[in-house]
Amino acid sequence: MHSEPVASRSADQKGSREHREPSRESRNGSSPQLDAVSLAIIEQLQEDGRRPYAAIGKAVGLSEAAVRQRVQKLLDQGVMQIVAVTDPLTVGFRRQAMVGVNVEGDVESVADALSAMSECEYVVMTAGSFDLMVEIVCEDDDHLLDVINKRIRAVPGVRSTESFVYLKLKKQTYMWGTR
Amino acid sequence: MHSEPVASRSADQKGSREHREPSRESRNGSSPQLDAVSLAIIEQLQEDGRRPYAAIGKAVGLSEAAVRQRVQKLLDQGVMQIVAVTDPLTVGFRRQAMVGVNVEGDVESVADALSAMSECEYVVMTAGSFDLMVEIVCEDDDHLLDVINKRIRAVPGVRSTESFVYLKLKKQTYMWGTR
DNA sequence: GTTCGATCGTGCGGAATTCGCAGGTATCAG
DNA sequence: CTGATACCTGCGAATTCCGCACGATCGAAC
Repeated sequence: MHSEPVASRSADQKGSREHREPSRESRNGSSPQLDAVSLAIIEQLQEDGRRPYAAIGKAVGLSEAAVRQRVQKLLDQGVMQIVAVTDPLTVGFRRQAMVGVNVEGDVESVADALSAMSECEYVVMTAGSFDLMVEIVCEDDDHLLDVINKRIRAVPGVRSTESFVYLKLKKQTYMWGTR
Repeated sequence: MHSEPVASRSADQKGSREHREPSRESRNGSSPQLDAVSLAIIEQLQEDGRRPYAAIGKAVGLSEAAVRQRVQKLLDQGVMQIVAVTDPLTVGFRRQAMVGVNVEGDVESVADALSAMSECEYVVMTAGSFDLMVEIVCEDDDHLLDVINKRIRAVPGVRSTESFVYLKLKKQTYMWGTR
């Protein structure tokens, strides 16, 4: 996975770019609109967030400076962020749970209230038998109990909750954007 | 948040380290056992995964080389990884869902089977009315339908599934390790 | 007390990377 | 055609990364 430049940059040297086609390989409808080269850059950085720009450039067929500018733009646009992610267990959080929430009234305001809690790591509005799914990261059982029973259920509009305590995390990827 | 070194390294210069206490601020029980300085380094890299070692060193009160060695060890131990994370929507994945799975027989083998699917971004074994919770990332509705009905339900041991299609992602953090 | 061995930090050059900027080309609107 | 914009390239200069030797501390063994 470390070869084969994505953009066909073999014979065409110097500033003679091959007429960027408007939108072919990109089937997304959001704002920024990524092309194949940016996708490839992201892919590189998903393998190693600290990979040098020159190495990325060689892989995707761009100069070091061009990669640097693209990465900066992707960062500025909020398309991606380069961060350290940790295994919660080794950092001292021994209890995690997914909590399904049923709401009466305005779902979004409840979601905002839950999002404000530092223990809620992930908040998403869903269709189905729950209105909200919330992932919680806690230090121990007491902490978890406190968050679920005292804090979440205390939010106005929360009708009921159902908890799924994590027993074992089997997979966790950050490899969106390519497959 | 860019000042105040964590380790008290003001008057004590040169190799006179202040007798590392065995385990005080770390209340975790796992293998690696992180101290406050490593936590601070992680915190720095959670803000910006490409922050230079020298800058991190200044923030946590360590030399550039020491930070580099610690980061390398944290990476090798699997305590953290530095990666690019993206907003799935802007990368072309328009449908996401959480799927609760009930299993008959060996839960772990089913979890392994689901983990092998590239569309399953997150697989966790849980206690509660589901045995497994799986997060799925798809390009569109057809893709999602295919994954849930054809692929997941086809795994031997899967008794039933319940889907929660994402309507809106409200919060997503990678700030474990500090609070 | 002393002697290993392991762990961890520091300092220091040389190599590699990042950064800013000055062109150059292509596209698009007027 | 002219100007504005977007994007890439090339190139020094500043910065960062990297490997390595050396010093200190700690625990265990003697």
